[in-house]
Amino acid sequence: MIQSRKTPTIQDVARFANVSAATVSRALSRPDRVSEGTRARIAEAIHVTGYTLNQAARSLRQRSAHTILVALPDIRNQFFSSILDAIEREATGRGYGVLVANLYFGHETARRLQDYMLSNRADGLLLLDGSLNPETLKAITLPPYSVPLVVACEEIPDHGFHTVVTDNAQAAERVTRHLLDLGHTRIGHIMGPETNVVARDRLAGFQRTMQQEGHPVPAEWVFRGNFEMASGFAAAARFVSLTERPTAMFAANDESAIGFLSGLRQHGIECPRDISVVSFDDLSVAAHYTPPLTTMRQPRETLGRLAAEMLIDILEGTEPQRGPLRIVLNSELIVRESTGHPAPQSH
Amino acid sequence: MIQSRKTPTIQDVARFANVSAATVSRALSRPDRVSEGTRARIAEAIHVTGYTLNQAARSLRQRSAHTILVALPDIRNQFFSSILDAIEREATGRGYGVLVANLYFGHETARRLQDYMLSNRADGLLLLDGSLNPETLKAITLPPYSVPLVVACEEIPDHGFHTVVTDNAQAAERVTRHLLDLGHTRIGHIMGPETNVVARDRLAGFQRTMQQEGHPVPAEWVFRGNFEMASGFAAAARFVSLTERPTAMFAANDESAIGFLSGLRQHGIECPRDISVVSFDDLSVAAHYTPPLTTMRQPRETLGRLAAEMLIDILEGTEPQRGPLRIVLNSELIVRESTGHPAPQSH
DNA sequence: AATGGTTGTGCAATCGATTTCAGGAGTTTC
DNA sequence: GAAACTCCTGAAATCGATTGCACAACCATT
Repeated sequence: MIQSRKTPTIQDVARFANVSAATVSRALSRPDRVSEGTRARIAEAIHVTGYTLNQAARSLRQRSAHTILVALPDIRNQFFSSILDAIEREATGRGYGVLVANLYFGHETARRLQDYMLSNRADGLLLLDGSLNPETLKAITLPPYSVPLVVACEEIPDHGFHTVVTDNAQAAERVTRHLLDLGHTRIGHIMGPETNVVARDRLAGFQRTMQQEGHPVPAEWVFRGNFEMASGFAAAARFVSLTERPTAMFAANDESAIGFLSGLRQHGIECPRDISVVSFDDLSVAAHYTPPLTTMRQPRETLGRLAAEMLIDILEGTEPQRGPLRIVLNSELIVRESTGHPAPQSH
Repeated sequence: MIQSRKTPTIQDVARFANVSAATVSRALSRPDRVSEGTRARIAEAIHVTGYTLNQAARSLRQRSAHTILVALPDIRNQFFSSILDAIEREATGRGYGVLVANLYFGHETARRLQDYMLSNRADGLLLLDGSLNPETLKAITLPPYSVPLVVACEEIPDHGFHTVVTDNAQAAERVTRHLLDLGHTRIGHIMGPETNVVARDRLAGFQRTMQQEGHPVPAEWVFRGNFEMASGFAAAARFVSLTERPTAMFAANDESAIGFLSGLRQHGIECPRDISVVSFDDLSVAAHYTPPLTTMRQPRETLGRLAAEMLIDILEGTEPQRGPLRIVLNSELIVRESTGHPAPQSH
């Protein structure tokens, strides 16, 4: 068979260039340690043989896969996928591969991540999900495992992991003040999942602000939700059955706002005529929804990029950090048409 | 240092269980080749030592990374990310890792993919982008490289790659007939990128059907686009400047339909009152847009799952296939409120 | 001319699992 | 009771790159 040409190894290159494999390896990793002449011969040899590095061999020897693992709760969600996009760009730019793991609810997650990390497939873990058991995470980040970990998006409080997040409570406060400034005092909320830190922070920031401003929020104006459109849609049904209704709603994210608005529309309630709605994320559809949504834009690209940067810095860092790194980014309120002054006749 | 405990290797397990490393390896890969008793001792030893397999070592020896590479044009797009989700599930279920590579326009793509594949990081390539140079692809799929490749979503015609696709031309025909059946005869189109096979197929299916039914489409009713909302939005501006307007539009995907509708709204044109719009994909927002969109649902999950299945089957298959595999899936028209009969006064 | 330093290169060990080959123990067949 | 089999196991080679150590060649210093 002619096809029995194996893929060329570093040995083949060495033979061709009349040097040892060691020299080829050095020519690739630290060209300055090799003389001009041999470097040129090796370059030529690599070109002729069509050599490409065998990553498995390198990983085995160097005990590092030049790969990071990104674990996220739902890759279908544009919020996460655009962060993943930014991570991928940064990682690729620095020569790292990106493995993805989707963490469907609970599904023996910790075990899976542990296997991944401990099997030398990935050098570090970038976690976009705050719902994992902190103790399990703690276990794999400490010796003897010492898995490098950066938590992004969703904080895991009080455990000293490296993090890149936005200040959700503060952003929620700004969202709330935006509604208050427009003249709303009766404001409700559509929650994210109760177990989710981000959702809790947004709710907390909202409630605290309303309290401070003398408009404590009745419990029946706070609707359960899970960040999905269906939950916003369901909230609309409960909304219309209220005897006394808020004039504005703060939805935990764009998706639940969209579901909510589409539900309201079935009951003839129009936004912003009858109600104002503000949410979080500024997904691409937000600007083109009917009405265009007022929303808190999270710096998704920056967040992903910085998180990847941080993790790779840690991986390549010579000295260990003192204390956990922590970056808090600011969100930006994008005012569009879904918020306005409360309708005068309402109430 | 106490922490000098290395991560345990198969040797450690072997020592602990009083067998050789070979036996441990066999116990893991083919338990039936090992006696009941030793199997139990080894299981115990693995548990006690906390052993996890070193994938790099295995990959080196087996010349396979148990990983596939998914290359896609834009991971932020829900259309692709939900396919990726399905791929990830299938791959994980079969013990494969998933590397992602985002192919920003052109960006020395071929070279990057080649490096990836030839460096033993991944065993096979799952390509969700039909815009790559077929010759380059051909080169890496043939000996001596012989990279296993499955092309999904976007076909690369006439090159004999394994594919999983939907029949876009036929689906476009059904979409068109839906509008015709409602009584529309003046129908326009918002195109996807002209270089994109899928976009071309949809346009072709549309034009052919209109032709057949005796309503050839004037050139000025076919708007350029690129699958993004902004391009739909821009199309709306050109639409309103037409002296004679279509009563219905077929948008190449949901995003461009959404952009288009949001553009029209600024000019006081309402859907479905003044115009019908139908599109492709059934993204999650389609059901909750205002109005809810009539759209051709692509079986994204199935497509992703089957593509991953096909690739992994090929990777694990003992005998080579005769001829390329090819799966064509059907799409399903979801009729919602964005399409209706043409307004009588229009014209 | 002897010493010390720098540079460039090769040898050989190493990373951790898999797999071929061989052989011992036990069982069946004629 | 020998031959043929099966079953289980271990020794050792192997995958392909990296890297510590050794050393030769060359230069500079005294």
